[in-house]
Amino acid sequence: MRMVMTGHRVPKYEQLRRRLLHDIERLAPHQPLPTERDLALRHRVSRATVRHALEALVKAGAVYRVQGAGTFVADQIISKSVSLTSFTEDMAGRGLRPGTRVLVADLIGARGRICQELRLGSEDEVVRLVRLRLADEAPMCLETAYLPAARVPGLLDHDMTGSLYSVLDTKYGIIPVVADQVVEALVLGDSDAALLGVPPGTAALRVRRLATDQRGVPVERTTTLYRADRYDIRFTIARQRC
Amino acid sequence: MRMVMTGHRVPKYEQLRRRLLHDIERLAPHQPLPTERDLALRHRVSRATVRHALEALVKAGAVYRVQGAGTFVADQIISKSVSLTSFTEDMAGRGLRPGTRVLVADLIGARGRICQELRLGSEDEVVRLVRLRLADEAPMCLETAYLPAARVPGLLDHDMTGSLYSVLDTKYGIIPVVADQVVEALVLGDSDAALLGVPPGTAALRVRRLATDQRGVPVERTTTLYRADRYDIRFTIARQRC
DNA sequence: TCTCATTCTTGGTCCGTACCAATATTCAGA
DNA sequence: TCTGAATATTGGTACGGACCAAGAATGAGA
Repeated sequence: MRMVMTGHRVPKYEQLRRRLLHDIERLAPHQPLPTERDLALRHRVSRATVRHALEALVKAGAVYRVQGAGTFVADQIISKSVSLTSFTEDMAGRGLRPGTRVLVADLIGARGRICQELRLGSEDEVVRLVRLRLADEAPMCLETAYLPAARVPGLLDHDMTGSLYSVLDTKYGIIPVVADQVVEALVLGDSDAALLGVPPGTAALRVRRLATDQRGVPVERTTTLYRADRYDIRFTIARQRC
Repeated sequence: MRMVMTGHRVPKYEQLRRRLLHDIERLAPHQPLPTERDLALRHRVSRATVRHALEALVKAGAVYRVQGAGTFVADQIISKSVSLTSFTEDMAGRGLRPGTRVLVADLIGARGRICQELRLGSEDEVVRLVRLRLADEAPMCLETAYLPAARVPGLLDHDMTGSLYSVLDTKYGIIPVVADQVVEALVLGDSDAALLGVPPGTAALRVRRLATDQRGVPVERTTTLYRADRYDIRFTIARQRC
């Protein structure tokens, strides 16, 4: 018996980060935070811990630092990088009620690109899952997911109308942590348009995603077709040094 | 006279990062790196410095760490987050030769959304720059950029067929560091299609970008219409903790 | 041979100190 | 009053030490 029981001890720098984020919210942009040495004294921690907390805030885009001058509240806390989320989480974030109609749920042989991207042999099988995802009752996107059957035995016995990621986590301990995405635009064909409830010839966003676990092992290959009139992708990018 | 003369002293952790990245390239995925204490001894630095270097590599997706086990080479070094780049840099990265046809370059009054997003008053003026960008001689996208005229006096006197970001940097000391982007799909109208050299009714990617400098002050508002048959957007996303 | 508790290894957190580099401030001199 | 050098402040880098927590390896016992 292996108890996970993650004690979830919260480190000091994380506690400090939250407190600072809370303080920041009632500060105007470009206003200076206390100096690092100040914060260390005030919160009874070392300067290293303060820097650790601030680094997280800088990464999140909440503050910016200027050497010799100080640390300041950033202009726009709104800016958030896209994170790897399930459709269910994504819709919740947009304030929409998610729904699902399962169109296909079966086991097939791995072939071609799918086989290659999931690093499977030609003998291996994959779970195929085609679902029409709804937002506030109306079609939002058409999702086709492939997963290595060996890693998710009995997946199709579970309820597939909810969050796939939730099932992967609770039933199999699989947590996708990173994903490569390719975003394209295309014009919908007749059948896809019909399923999505829009006229043929309408535009759509196609997102191809290959999600992997912490080890870098592929766990999910999904292609999603979003209605262009209902969906967009927002993210913040930064200039790369070097 | 204020000499910038950035001595560009390279910190130890940065030197170490480069050396490690070099070593990693000849290692297979999932192979372990030496332990942090090992690396510290071997390179005659403190463990803190080693961790600083490794953190950068983790952030770049080159390695991953497992507490209690070690640090390992990540599976796919290819995966790179999209970074804020100019069209010129973007095309260079894809191995294409960039070109430009300037369609409009003028000074107009700020109005509506542009005015609001660039945080300008209704009296202020903006530089408008509409350019057809080519890749290997063929149209790739249609770019419409707006910049606060006050921050870039005499911009239109410069050559606008090259990289705008390069001019901003060298002539005005402006370096956009972060940008919020919104990506949508749409069907091209007749005039845009004609400019891009594709049949009307074709799909396109529309990217709206608001770029800001380090202070969080907006410096550039651009809408770009990409040919869907020649362009896609690739990026890596990670699961957000908390 | 297998299981499970123990021990070891490894990354994660935290402290205190010291000095460097860029910016802001002060103040003497023109 | 203004200019420019000297000084103080602030974030950036670096060290060394200590202990914690999670995974890996070991070894005793069933």
